[in-house]
Amino acid sequence: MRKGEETRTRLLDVAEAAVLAKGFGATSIDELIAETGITKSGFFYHFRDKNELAKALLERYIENDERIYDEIFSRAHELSDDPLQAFLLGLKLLSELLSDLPNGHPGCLVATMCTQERAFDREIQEINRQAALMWRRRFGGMFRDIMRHYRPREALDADQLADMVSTVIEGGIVISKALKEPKSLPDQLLVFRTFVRMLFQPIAQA
Amino acid sequence: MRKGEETRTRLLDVAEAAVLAKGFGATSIDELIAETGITKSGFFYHFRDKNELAKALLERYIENDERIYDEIFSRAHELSDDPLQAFLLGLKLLSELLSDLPNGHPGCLVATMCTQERAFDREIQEINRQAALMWRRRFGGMFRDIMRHYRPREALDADQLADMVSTVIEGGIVISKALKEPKSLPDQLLVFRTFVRMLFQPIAQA
DNA sequence: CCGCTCCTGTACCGCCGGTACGGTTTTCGG
DNA sequence: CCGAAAACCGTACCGGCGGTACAGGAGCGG
Repeated sequence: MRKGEETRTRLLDVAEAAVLAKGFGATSIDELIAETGITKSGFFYHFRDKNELAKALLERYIENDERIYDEIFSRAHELSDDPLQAFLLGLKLLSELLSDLPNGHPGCLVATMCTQERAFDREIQEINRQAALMWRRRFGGMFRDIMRHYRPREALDADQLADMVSTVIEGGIVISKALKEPKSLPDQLLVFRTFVRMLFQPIAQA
Repeated sequence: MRKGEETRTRLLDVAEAAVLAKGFGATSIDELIAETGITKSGFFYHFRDKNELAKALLERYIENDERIYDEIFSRAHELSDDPLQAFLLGLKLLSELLSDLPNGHPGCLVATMCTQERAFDREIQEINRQAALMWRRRFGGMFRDIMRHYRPREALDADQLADMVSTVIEGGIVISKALKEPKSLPDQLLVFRTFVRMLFQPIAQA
């Protein structure tokens, strides 16, 4: 029982790295079981088929993603009571965290699953959609909180601003990978941060 | 000669739609030749292997992409001599163009190739990188032009701003697909447009 | 009529995802 | 410590897919 979980986790670890590096289709089961030190029967004991592996992979990835966001932004809110300052600090912390990844961001499984790889079944698409909606709720809440304290220089929708966070991260990952410049992603986040700061900065009185 | 080109083009058309819909790995050669009305031998007459198909697909996609940007922004520069206004107009035109796609943006092959799908060979990765660099040059030039006429409210690097255009587009495509909301992508572009306008807006004198 | 482009047809290979199923070891609660 | 469930192993097999190897043919310009 305990052992089962452990093997499953190891399988998922190996699979996640391979999928992010080469894509889902290019990752063979034979390859995964070889590296995990398991047999094919063992694999199919844990996962009904490859699609279920994808599902488990995605769910675990999203969970971990949420955990990281929770940590960073709760940390930021500890450091500042002001919602705007806390958000800006969170972006900064996130950017720094991304800068410290030596080989750049390994890639987002949500993007992997939705941008590519077979017509994944409805279930996975729905998980993906829920993930994007969670991001929207998370950051949307922050922006609404900020808007209660600051008057934006331009009228912008809180949900659209929230989506912009996800957009910059997902797009930054793509551009960073295409350019082979790991620094691009954290840089893009900081540019976005500047935009947000500018948006809510009180207009200077002459 | 003429006939060969025509068949090749038809193959690429079919392949592009399939790849953007299901991913490269999930698109089988058998499927492509069935829809094109050609035999397997015929396919391998045009392309040495699947990787060469990917290369041709990508090159054609990027060419077309550049053509669209050329059209939109040359159009915008006809309508306004001011570099800032022309750029803002271009973003607006682009956003409208994206809004008019009934099923949303079909996906970007650059993202498809770099985010996923097998360890594509160096050649394809290099094509991808060049595409991203072209985008940077294109938009970077526009931002530098703008900066000669307008003083930005915050000091931001022109190349990073240029990358932000690509980032928002690529990220917007991902988020739009994940959310299954085609409108997200054009909306995100407009939010970015607002940021750019705000960045270069002269500070109002009280 | 030659030769080139642009294919068709057939046969075959190895990898991969997946199924089936019987057997074996490991683990843990009672 | 025992028994049952959990967690595998081994083997054999299937069809689909990417890819190879040729042999040959239709159509067309020179």
